[in-house]
Formats: sequence, structure tokens, C-alpha cells
Amino acid sequence: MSLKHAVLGFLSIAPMSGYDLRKHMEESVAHFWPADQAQIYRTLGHLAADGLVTVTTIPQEGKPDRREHAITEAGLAELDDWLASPVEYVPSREVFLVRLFFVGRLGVDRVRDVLRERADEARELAAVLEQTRDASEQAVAAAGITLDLEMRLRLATLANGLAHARAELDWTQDLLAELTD
Amino acid sequence: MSLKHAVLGFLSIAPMSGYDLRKHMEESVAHFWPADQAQIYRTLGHLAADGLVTVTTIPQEGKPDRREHAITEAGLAELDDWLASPVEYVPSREVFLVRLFFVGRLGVDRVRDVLRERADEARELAAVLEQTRDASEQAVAAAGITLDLEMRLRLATLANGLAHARAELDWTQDLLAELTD
DNA sequence: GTCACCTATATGACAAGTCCTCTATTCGGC
DNA sequence: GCCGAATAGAGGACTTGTCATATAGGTGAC
Repeated sequence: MSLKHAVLGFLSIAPMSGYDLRKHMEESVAHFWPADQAQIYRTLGHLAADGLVTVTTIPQEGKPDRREHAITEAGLAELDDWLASPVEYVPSREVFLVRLFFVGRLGVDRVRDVLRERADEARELAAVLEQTRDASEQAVAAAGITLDLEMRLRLATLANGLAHARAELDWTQDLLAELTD
Repeated sequence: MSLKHAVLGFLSIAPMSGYDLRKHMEESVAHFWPADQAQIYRTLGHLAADGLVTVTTIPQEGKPDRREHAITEAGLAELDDWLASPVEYVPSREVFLVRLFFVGRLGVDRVRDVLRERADEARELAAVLEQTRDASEQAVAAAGITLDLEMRLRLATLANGLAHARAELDWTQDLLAELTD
């Protein structure tokens, strides 16, 4: 599991409430690691139980209390161990390919429709990623910040998504062309 | 869930035992939909309970009984409904990107190592997919079979994996190059 | 004025997937 | 003769992730 490590990673940057975490994840890692709110809170519970984070309740006026989670030494050690562990390939499930594998049953017209729908989605995804990437880059430029390693890697995850979206788009296009023969 | 539909898909080709299913899936869809043996049997159980497949026990000599599962009309209807339903984008989780997002902590050397390990895996995956694709194509050519729509689509799923493996490889390469600045 | 949304957390029920173990027999290799 | 692989199935325990719902005050829109 990796939500655990994603959470530790965020807490290594700054202490946060579950709510903060959710928002940060939403706007940074959601495109390759979507996180459910319930799951985040549960994970924080486990981390606290394991002594990888500590919890401080901060009362607020008008708003519900914040339960701020800070990473411990043990938590940092766990995070670094994971980061230092060997990279292993995890095959990602692609429902779309399951569909494609069998959709021939419904005839070539449906196949073409399915591929066009897929192409639309790939295009849209690419557009969204491009936009967020450009926005991030402009924000960095406007602030006059030097791009440090961390920032570069975070931008690289966007580039990764973009590369795959484009690969998917090209592939659908090629297949569509092949099917017109 | 899609294992259900993958199973229905296979049973739409021919009746099968759970064992057969496992083997067929292993050598055809495993690269985009890895299926656990226990999961397959459980899914078959659900499908039978829902009347989407029927089960016939076939005694065998020397070997355990086969429990052959055949798709019903209702099962075919369910499969076709799913195939005809709108395609929707399912974001796939990429543990590697979570790692990359935070590995900057450990310094640029570890980052480079991580990327090289990833590149190796992408290369290996590409090689495997290329090999199976070529083998399938040669088998088809040797048998002198005309490539029907179904066959083409099945080869296309291999091409898809290949396209993404190459995209991943290119991306790691680009990023490595960028990090030497 | 009320309706929806934001802040903030939590839980229960469920679905899906992974891992491990177990049962039984046959066949081939060394 | 033993070991392991192939054939065939099943179940328990556990982890992950999803969905829905609840509480509860504050803010802005129309």
C-alpha cells in the first residue's frame, strides 16, 4: 500500500490535519493516486496507532477542532526506508483494455465508437494536465523561485501523466486508422 | 469491477472451468488485468448465484472433477450491456509516481537510481510485450488464419501496453537527462 | 430567509483484491 | 523412491478502497 507513504510524505513537509491532507492530495497527487477522504482518516488513525505520527487537537473558533498530525522520527525513518527500497513494477489495471478485448462481439461500429470515446478522454486528460503544468510553471516563474529538485520531480509527475495521455491518444488514433482498412 | 466482465467475456467464447479461466487470463489479459485465482473462483460463484452462468460438474479419471461454467442468455445480455455502456476514464494508481514525488528528500543520487531502476523495468516490460506480440503474429501467420476483428483488438491490447512502456521509458530518459544539468 | 457550500472529523457497510493454506491425484525427472 | 509440477477447487484472514451518512457552525448568493 502506498497511501500510507503518500501521507507520511506530505507530513514530512509540514504537520497537517486530515482535511488539509485531503486538499493537498487532491491538487497534487490525485491524478496518479486518488485518495478517498474516509481512507485518509483511517490511514492517519493507523499511523498514529503505530507511532509514526503524533496528533494534537487545536481548538478553533467557529470551526470544528483541527486534529493536526505531525510525523515522528519513526515516521520519517519509515518513509525513508520506503523511498530507499527497490523499485518494483506494479501492473496497473486498465478496464478499458478489458472492454476492448471483448467489444469485437458488438461489431466494428461499436469498436470505433469506443475508441473515439477513449480518444476524447485521453485528449481531455492531456489538456487538463497541460494546463496544471503550465499554471504551476508560471506560478514558480512569477514567484521568482529557483526550481529545486523536489519541485522538478513534482512537475515531472505531471509530465508523466501527459506522456501517457498522449501515448494513449496516439495508440487510439493508430488503431482507428488500422480499422478503416 | 471488471473481473466479472472479463470472466463473462471469456465464457462468451467457450465454457470453461475456473482453472481454464485462470490459465487463459494469465496468458492474454494478465498484463492489464492480473487476476488472482481465489478471486476468479469467487467471481464464478457470484455469477452462478446471479444466474449469469451455469455450472456442470464433469467427472474425470485421475484428475479432480471439472466444474465447467457456461454463460447464460442473461450473462450474455449483461456482457453486452457493459460493452455498450459509455466508456469512462478510470485513473490508474501509479505507486512509482508517489515515490518520485517524495524521493527528492534522499538526494539527487537516489533520484537518479530510482529513475534508472524504473527505466530498466520499462525496457524489460517492453521487451516481453514485443516478444508476445511477435509470437502471436507469427502463430497467426503460420496457421494462415485471416486476422478477424477480435484478433486484431487482442493484439491491439499488447500494442497498448507496448506504447505505454515506451512512453514511460522515454519519460525516464528525458528526466534523467534534465537532472544532469 | 433559506439553500448550498466550506470547514472538520468520523463511522458503518460493503466490494474488490491479495496472500496463504488445504485437499487429492497423476506424471515425469533424477 | 522422492520431489515437484500440473490439474482442479475452496476457504479464511486481511488490506484497500468506495459510498453513504452524520454532526455542526459559518459564510455567501439570490
